[in-house]
Amino acid sequence: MACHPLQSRARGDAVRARIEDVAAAAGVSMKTVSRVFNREPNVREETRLRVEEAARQLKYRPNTSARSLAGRRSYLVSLLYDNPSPSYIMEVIEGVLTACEQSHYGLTLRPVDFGQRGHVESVETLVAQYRPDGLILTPPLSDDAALVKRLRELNVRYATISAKRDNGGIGTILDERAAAADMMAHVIALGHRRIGHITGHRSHGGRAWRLAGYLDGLRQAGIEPDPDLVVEGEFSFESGIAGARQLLDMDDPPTAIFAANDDTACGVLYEAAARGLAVPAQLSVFGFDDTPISRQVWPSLTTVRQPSREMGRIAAQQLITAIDGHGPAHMVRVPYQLQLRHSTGPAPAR
Amino acid sequence: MACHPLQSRARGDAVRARIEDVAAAAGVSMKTVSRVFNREPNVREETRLRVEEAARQLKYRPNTSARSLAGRRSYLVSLLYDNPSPSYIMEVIEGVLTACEQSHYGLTLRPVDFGQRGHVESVETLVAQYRPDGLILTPPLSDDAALVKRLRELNVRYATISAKRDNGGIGTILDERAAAADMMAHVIALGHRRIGHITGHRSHGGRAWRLAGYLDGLRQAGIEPDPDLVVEGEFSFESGIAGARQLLDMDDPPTAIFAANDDTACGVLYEAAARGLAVPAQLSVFGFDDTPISRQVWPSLTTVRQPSREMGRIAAQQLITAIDGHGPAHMVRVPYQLQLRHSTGPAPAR
DNA sequence: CTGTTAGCGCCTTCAA
DNA sequence: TTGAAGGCGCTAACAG
Repeated sequence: MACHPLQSRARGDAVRARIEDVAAAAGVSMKTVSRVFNREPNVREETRLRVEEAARQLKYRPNTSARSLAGRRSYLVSLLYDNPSPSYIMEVIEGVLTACEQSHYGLTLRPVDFGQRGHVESVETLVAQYRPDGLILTPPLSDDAALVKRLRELNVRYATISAKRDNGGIGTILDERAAAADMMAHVIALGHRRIGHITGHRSHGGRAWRLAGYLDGLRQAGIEPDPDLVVEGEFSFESGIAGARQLLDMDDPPTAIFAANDDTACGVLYEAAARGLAVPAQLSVFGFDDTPISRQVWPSLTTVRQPSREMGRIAAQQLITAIDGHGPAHMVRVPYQLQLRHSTGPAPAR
Repeated sequence: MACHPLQSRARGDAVRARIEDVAAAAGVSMKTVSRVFNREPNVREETRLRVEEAARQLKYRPNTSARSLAGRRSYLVSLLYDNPSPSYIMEVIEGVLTACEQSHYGLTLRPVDFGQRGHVESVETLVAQYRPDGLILTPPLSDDAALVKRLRELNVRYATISAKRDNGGIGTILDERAAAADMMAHVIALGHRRIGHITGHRSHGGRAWRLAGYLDGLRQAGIEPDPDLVVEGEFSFESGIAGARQLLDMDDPPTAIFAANDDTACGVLYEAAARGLAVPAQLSVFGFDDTPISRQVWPSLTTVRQPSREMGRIAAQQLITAIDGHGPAHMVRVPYQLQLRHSTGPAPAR
């Protein structure tokens, strides 16, 4: 019995159907409609269909605020990031949004200044204000010990993307070490023996795995690693330029450079071009991540493809599964792929 | 009269104060607390202070869902985009977030498939579900007539970023035509006379202004535009390659190419490199937008800087001003800037 | 399998 | 300038 005739709620814009209206149209109670929409058990198939049809007719959309208030949960997931690269984050966002929409969850974004002093507190503020039902951490936040510790204390659920190790948490992870080693094997097969590496930032979990994979690759080929060929970087274009300078200025420079990510690799390409070094004829370069830029430079970049969108989608999915209690959630391992493009080639004759 | 003692709501984590608790602590009614928090008039200064003190003591944070439900507003702003470029969107997002946080508004994202059939309906769903108090449209959505028409009908407030024309709406806009003309003047001053243009996508408002600026630049220098020098593009890397091929294959190829955005310009650089054409010695290239990629290619790209972050911030600010009714909101014109880098140089001797 | 009842925490209306 | 009552649209807990 709608005690508030629809007309009274119209305000020039289209009238909004409520759960009550759907219930009336389908000849069931509000609760049954609620069950259908929340995929709860204990609804006869026939009833479900009737409700769904009525909802469609009335263009019913559950009101998020009311749901949150009554259900004591926000139906909100927060993505925390510290901008490693905008295109990476945008890809992750797309994946997360896909999962969120399927499960009728909303997404909020939270840029976090990892380096900054009050960064954990800023997350606490977010939690206090929006009460997200869960958080998704992207690198380097996935390995932020202080943050994770506090989230545990606050009893806030979270999923991680590309955390350093599979801590029994939930989210997605990729075997970066094996990927880097595979890529090394490929380049070594092209005849390269002196291969330089520009590392990632120290605070970033990826750094260690990529470096380890670099060393694995060399050792597996029986090549003794030369510490001089490993230079510090920080996942940035600028550090790629600096690293390339350092490596190329050596008396016995490498014939190939493994940059810890694509931005860094672009810096290497830049420096090579500035020196008139032909890539890949005189120098091979390869990166990691397969961000769009790797296809938009010349020569296009050989790199490791991470399925970032998929990783975002799966991480969100696992998180929501955990929140809703629909079965157990896991740390899902996703596959990588070598993208062989034009920046790598046979080692130059000596 | 808390009929539900605080303890019963605790669930391992900190207890949450309600407006009722604050009212009791301050010795006033709920409504008075509400007035203080919403900055409504009719509260004595002394009372306000008492309430604020009580709120601080109890660490009171208004419950967003309850506010939204009762107040029929969501304190939410939605950003609609169709991914022209991830880095562009991320910059806009950062600006929007800044403004939102200042005004205690939340942000939701909505990727929209502009080309797709049901795209307007997908926005309606968003509106029905989350009831955002306002929308922010980025290009090419800012010029989506069907969408804008529907929003008007639904009486949904929105701000536009870089709309084709200043329709008396609110948001931010930049004089792309003048910017393009200025850039042309710069290149013409370098001695170029035959300058090609690869346009943007037809559905995108920026296309027309940039093309107009290109023609303005030529005419102001007394150069008769050659229609063959204008080729169709679509703001993508691939269309830059295709456009460059078309232009460079001409009998009398241009000595400079104006690409309608940076991605397109990268395609031109790619094609030039593939042909062994030296940039800028043999060919000058320039783009538009100043996305990060323009600094990460070699040679770095001469382009027009749009203050995307600022545009996001201001658009959100204007929108929120309109929502809250705190004074009039406007269409704010922001300045552009020429970024002269290494992809442009003197015209080659004939 | 389905329905009823009683709020979730806040704002709106109207009275004081 | 302040307060009391009622309801926003939905779900939880319990009953059938």
